[in-house]
Amino acid sequence: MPTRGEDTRARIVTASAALFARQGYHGTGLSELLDAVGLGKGGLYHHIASKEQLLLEIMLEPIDRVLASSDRILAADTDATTKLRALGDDLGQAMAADLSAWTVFLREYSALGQDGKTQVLGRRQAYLDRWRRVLIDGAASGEFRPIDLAFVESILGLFIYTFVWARDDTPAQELTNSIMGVLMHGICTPTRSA
Amino acid sequence: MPTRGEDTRARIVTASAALFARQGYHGTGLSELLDAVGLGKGGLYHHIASKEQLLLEIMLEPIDRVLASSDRILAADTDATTKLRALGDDLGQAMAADLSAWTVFLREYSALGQDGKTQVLGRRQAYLDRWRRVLIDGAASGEFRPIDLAFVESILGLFIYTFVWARDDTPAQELTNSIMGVLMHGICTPTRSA
DNA sequence: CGTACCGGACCGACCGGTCGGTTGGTAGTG
DNA sequence: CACTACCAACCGACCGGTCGGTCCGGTACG
Repeated sequence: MPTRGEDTRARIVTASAALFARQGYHGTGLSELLDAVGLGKGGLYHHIASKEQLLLEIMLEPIDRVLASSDRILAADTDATTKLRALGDDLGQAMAADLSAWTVFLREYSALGQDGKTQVLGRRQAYLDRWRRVLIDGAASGEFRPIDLAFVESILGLFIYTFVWARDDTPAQELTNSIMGVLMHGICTPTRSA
Repeated sequence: MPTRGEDTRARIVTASAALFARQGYHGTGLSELLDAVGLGKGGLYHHIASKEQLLLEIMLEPIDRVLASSDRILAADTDATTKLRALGDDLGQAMAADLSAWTVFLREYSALGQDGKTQVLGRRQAYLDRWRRVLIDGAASGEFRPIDLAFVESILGLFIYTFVWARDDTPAQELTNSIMGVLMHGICTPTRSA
């Protein structure tokens, strides 16, 4: 029973994300993909358009996920401090759930074609805009110190890099706490940060 | 006059760092290197042992630089707060000075052989130990809140990712200030952070 | 029977690396 | 000084292998 339908496609995406994360996109040959998925070339190319399109798909999936959940967080009727915390927790959780894809997201941007770069860049900007908004709102309400907004660019790196390099035995929640601990203290006004 | 001596070798390292940063290690062919350096294959391989050894050299150079300067900073007779600030400034300066090599450092770890991975990992650990030490000393002297030491793993990512993704027109000092601003507030005890 | 699915022979381009050979500058010798 | 010996620097044809991708002939399920 050769697992029909979308099932196969999901297997392809998962397996190649793992391979790309471990060996890099250009460092992973078709033949390795084939072995990992258990298909021949024809079978693989029945499901995907090209190796590069596959890479793009891998990179868009995780960023789209946090993009969606960040919208939900922003929409809630809570103060900026709570939202900031939620944004961080959500990001940590997303990375732990799909570390391979995030690793690829961190490392393989340059392997994308011009088209893919534009798309990824757009999503990235959109996501960082969510953080920016919370930072601005929090500063306006007095919850946060006036933060240099350039710092927002750093947040993604702060998370991705940490998760990618963490020993696998460290629980995701612990990493997130460690990061958010410094972040909250660094951003909130002294009276609130205690 | 065909530029003799070590000169050529330096040109090779610089040029390939730039190429690897832009297109990735596996994404850069020998022929592109050849064009960039202005050599034939034989000429190139007269100077280097292999493409991979070249990659290792590119990645070791920047980390060795900050490793050395961090030793000087640690040796100084100053308080932990000053050292932390100095560590950050030095790192930012190093990255701005050699952004291509740092970009490769961020992205191409997986392209290294087992041997190279070990070397890079060792340097990375050694460098992070410098930060760890300052954090511990500062906590002991009461300058810093007791920080989760796992956070140290995040610091490199905080810097590299920011510098690699920054629009080129942002001055390095500004990026460093933005990062260190949050970092110092996040780490120092409230009475000192104001 | 149609059609979704798949294997594998096959393609040209390009990969990193080797090798035999040329060249131009320099040091040694009488 | 002339002459030789030597060698770092360099070239580019060439190597076997692998790359991503195409295509065609099945096969088996609905």
